[in-house]
Amino acid sequence: MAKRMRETTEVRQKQITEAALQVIGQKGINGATTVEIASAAGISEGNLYRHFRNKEEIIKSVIDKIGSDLVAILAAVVEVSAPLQKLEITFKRHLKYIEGNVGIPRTIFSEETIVANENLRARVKNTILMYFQGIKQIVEQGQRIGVLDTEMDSQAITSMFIGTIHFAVTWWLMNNFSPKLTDDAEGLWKNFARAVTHKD
Amino acid sequence: MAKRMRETTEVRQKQITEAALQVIGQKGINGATTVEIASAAGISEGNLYRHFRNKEEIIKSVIDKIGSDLVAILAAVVEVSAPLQKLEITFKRHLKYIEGNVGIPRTIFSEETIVANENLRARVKNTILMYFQGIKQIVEQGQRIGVLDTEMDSQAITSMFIGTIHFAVTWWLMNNFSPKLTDDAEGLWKNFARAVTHKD
DNA sequence: CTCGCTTGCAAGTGCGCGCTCACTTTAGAT
DNA sequence: ATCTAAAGTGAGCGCGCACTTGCAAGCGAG
Repeated sequence: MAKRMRETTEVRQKQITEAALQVIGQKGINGATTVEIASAAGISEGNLYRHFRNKEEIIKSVIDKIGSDLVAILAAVVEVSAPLQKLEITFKRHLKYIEGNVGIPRTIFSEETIVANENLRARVKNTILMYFQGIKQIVEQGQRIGVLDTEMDSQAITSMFIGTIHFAVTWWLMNNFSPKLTDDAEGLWKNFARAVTHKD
Repeated sequence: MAKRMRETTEVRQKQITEAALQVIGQKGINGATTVEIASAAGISEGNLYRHFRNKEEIIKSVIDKIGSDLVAILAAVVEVSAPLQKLEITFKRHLKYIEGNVGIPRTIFSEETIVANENLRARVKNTILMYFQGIKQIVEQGQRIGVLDTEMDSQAITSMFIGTIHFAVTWWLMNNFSPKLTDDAEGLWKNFARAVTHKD
């Protein structure tokens, strides 16, 4: 055994959360057993329970991390003035972010997490809703200045935005991460932009 | 115990497949244990294994049932001449079909099924691909006669078609089936249609 | 230095899962 | 009526899981 390195709970929680996200990315939510997570975090299984009350708390922590990452993605474009460019940057950054963290879609869209556990589902729902509304605001801004089609429902455009990403990711996951997600980003974006920009 | 009703393997396989789909709809793939499936099918757990070699075969059977249902949905519109109307009917029927069979999205888009098991993933992938290409053909037909935007990639339009449905379903699942999925169908379709029809 | 609190670990414990097995019941063929 | 193959059963097995426990060791406060 390597030398014991004593760390504070705060540090360990962060390590465990990141380890969990990584394991979920590799093996799915089911594959993310407490043994696997502990091993990925470089600590013993028992030690997990010093820093988290149970596995559910670990998953909650993962969801919260994802939420704050998404907030950061949205926040990064507030300075950009053109709404369409905001959307483009967000679109591509979202795909890039997911490509680097496969665990994210596997957590957020895991039926298992969602169906089985009321608390986790509520958390995921809030995270998605928050992101959805962030996008929707940009869309409405775009409609106000006449760049985006004003005859379309902002809700519908937002659904299409996320839906397009969502399905692209799903397909990418199902094809063992090939081709690269970001390789498709440009084409996907161009087509989406054409679909929702003003037509008259 | 109720009276023992002896049935042929063929009948039982069908019953078990439908029971499995129903249980998955209620409790997710993880909740669909052999005990639950057997109970929903009204037979003993041991008897499951008279008709299927193992649980994986049951899930395979479920996937195949979904595949043939989707084929039926696509086949139902071959007689319709207008491509846009074909898409509209398929769109609405797809949502209606899912609303009546929650187990379908939970099977098809279950990360667990997909990640963990190579065979199942291949099967699901083929099913989605088959459906995708069915839609894509209609889209290309629509582009050929100039109803759908010819400057957009048919692949992208198809992705948007399925992505829109996919996300709507995901959101509906996360909100405990409210509001009714088919209530949104009209609005979703109208916006999608505006997005992809010809603009010049 | 040593006390006390927290971090760390290895070896459990109990439980639910997929699956098996020894045996019984059923129904059609002879 | 009798025989046989298949359908049906429920007890139970082994395994992997989340989680616990008893004890060792690090570290700051006095």
